[in-house]
Amino acid sequence: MNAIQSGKGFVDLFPPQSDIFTAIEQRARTVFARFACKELRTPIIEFTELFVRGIGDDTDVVQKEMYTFLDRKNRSMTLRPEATAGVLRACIQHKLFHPDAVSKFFTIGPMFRYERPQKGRQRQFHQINVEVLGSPSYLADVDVLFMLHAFLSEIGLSRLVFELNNLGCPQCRPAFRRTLDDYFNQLPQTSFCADCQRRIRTNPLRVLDCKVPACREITRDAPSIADHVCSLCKLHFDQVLALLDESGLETRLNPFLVRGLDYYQGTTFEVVSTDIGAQSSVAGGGRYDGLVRLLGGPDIPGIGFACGMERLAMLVPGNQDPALDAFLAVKNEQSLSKAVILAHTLRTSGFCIELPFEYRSIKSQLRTANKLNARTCIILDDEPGIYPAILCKNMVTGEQTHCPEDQLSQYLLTTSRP
RNA sequence: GUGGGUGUAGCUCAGUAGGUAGAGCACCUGGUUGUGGCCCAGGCGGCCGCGCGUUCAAGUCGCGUCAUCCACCCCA
Repeated sequence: MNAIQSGKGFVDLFPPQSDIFTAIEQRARTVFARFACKELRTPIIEFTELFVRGIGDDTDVVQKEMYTFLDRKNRSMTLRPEATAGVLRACIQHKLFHPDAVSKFFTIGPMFRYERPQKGRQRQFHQINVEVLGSPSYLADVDVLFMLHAFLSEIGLSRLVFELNNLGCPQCRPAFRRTLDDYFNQLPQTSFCADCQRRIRTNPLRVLDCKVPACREITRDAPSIADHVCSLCKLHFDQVLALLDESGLETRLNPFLVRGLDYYQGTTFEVVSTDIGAQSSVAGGGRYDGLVRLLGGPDIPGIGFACGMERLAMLVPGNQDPALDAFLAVKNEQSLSKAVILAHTLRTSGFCIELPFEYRSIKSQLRTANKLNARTCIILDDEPGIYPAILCKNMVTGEQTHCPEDQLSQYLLTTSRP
């Protein structure tokens, strides 16, 4: 029989990597709680239509990256490629919007995109998502950025760059798009790199982001989006920038910051790192004021972000295995069953205990205790005539003392805990 | 979807002009140490990704295939 492997781009998480993920999730929950942001858990499978409508029919995600299949009743279902659409669907379906209040939700879980794997990119990956619904105010933009910043700081990441851009609204963006088209089309096609000749048609904003020197030369004088947004958009964004500046949160304007999901507008942002390869963005998000309505809900504005857990995990330092309170060793095979019961008792009292299931030499058991970083080794010796039968060895100092069974908890508390 | 790199013990990798395989770490056992950590000795463990071809003979050459990594694209 040949063994079955996991699918391409689907990875198994082992310790200590899995511990890092758990730690990141815990931090997220505590930080978001301070912002009165509540956790939401939505299905990972939704009707395909939800994503087509939400993300945009002609985006790369919808066009070529979705895990879509027919269920047993021939309905088109899709493994979620992002979280926002599902969260909004849930809010609309259950009428979670309060007319005059702001709702804040976060979700943590797996997302799926059919892409070629590379560093920082898998087919199943995990995101922490925040959605703030109900306020058009620039204060919401700033507060969301604060939330993201607080979370990233909490997990120990400080050397990150916050990039901001203003994408404009449905009123002013088309005009800029036309201006940009006109600018590019007046230039000879051959002056662009091969990729950009294609981008001009598919996604002109991306041309501005091209790294090829020749293209950079051209785009230096290209129209900037900042000069083409309407006065309302400009005011909103300026207020965001002013408040961020006042708060001391450092940001960098990136007029070339483009997001690949259609629903973004107005304030958009990305957090990038130079330490994790080509897929450098660890978090991204922005405002999506028309989206709730587009999905069949009331006309409610929203703003949110997503963090890629795998990319965060590459940046946070791994922490050590938590030490064992005690390893339970036995001097003869007969004591093994007594050891299991004693271990259970001690664990019930809250201690972390490990013990062998097969008998081995005491030397071997102590080696294991040492390897597991046990603070204490409790040695059971039930040999008739020997009393007392329990020995506690401090694995740091090497000291060894007899200890009556009913005083073990006390011993572990006073001696073993740092 | 398009490039390029890599596939030899659980892990990281060596492997010389083609002659059926090695190291370090890990694991197990033993010695020394009051019973662990250091050190020493031994042991377990390899259809050399898979298939076909060239050859008396292939881990080593050729073709194909699969997997994986990195990059493009795109995004978290």
